[in-house]
Amino acid sequence: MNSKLLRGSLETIVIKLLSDNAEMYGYEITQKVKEITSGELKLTEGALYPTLHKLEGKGILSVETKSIGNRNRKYYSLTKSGKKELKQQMSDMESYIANMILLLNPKLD
Amino acid sequence: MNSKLLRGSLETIVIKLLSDNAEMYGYEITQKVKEITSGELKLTEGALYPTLHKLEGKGILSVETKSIGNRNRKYYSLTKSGKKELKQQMSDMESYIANMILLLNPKLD
DNA sequence: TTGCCTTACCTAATATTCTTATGTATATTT
DNA sequence: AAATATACATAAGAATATTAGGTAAGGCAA
Repeated sequence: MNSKLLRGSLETIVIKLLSDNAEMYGYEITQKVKEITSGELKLTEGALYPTLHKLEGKGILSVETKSIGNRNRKYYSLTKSGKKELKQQMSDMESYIANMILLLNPKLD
Repeated sequence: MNSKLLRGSLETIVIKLLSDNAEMYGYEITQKVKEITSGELKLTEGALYPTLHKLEGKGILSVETKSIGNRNRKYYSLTKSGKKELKQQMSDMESYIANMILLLNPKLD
């Protein structure tokens, strides 16, 4: 169903969404991606949560746990170093897409 | 140097080049990619050759060994099944790029 | 003619990233 | 009451790539 679609861009997606939104929690990220892509792209939790932990460990994200009623959400936001990382990853993604367009000449509606 | 750039698209690149060229050998593919992307993208042989063997094993490519002087080249070409595979992979790549554009809003010159 | 770079193939060990399969627990809808 | 949605998490395995090696022939320059 989800055919080889993430291609190493999960980190970039997370960082970009957090640059647009100030703070988000994991589940919210999965829903946002589904919404933006009209359900075409679904993040698996098995990929997302380890990535969030990794980015936190690297100092790219910071976390704050909030209690909503009886539940806990972990809100992530971009650190200063995360904003630098965003620039780098966006630039990588842009040249990747540019190269794919050169090589594959795909139809982009 | 080569920052996370292939992203699962090596197969698609190989198949697309072979749909444009009728037959190519491995080393030629590495040079063609370097040429088209102005040196930005370099296929590593450790990735390319196993992929060629895998695609051959799946019946997507066929091989013919040719002797050039004292050397051997292995020329690959797309099979009928390979042409079907091309359509599928191009379609996957197109929706991947479309989704990345939606999610990341990248600058594409 | 020796040494270096290019051409041309290859594999093995390791790293990275993802899917699939679970598990826990609360909240909401049917 | 049961099923679905929300919300977090980890572990085993697959897929894909990098890095690092190896073999050998061809061409070119010192």
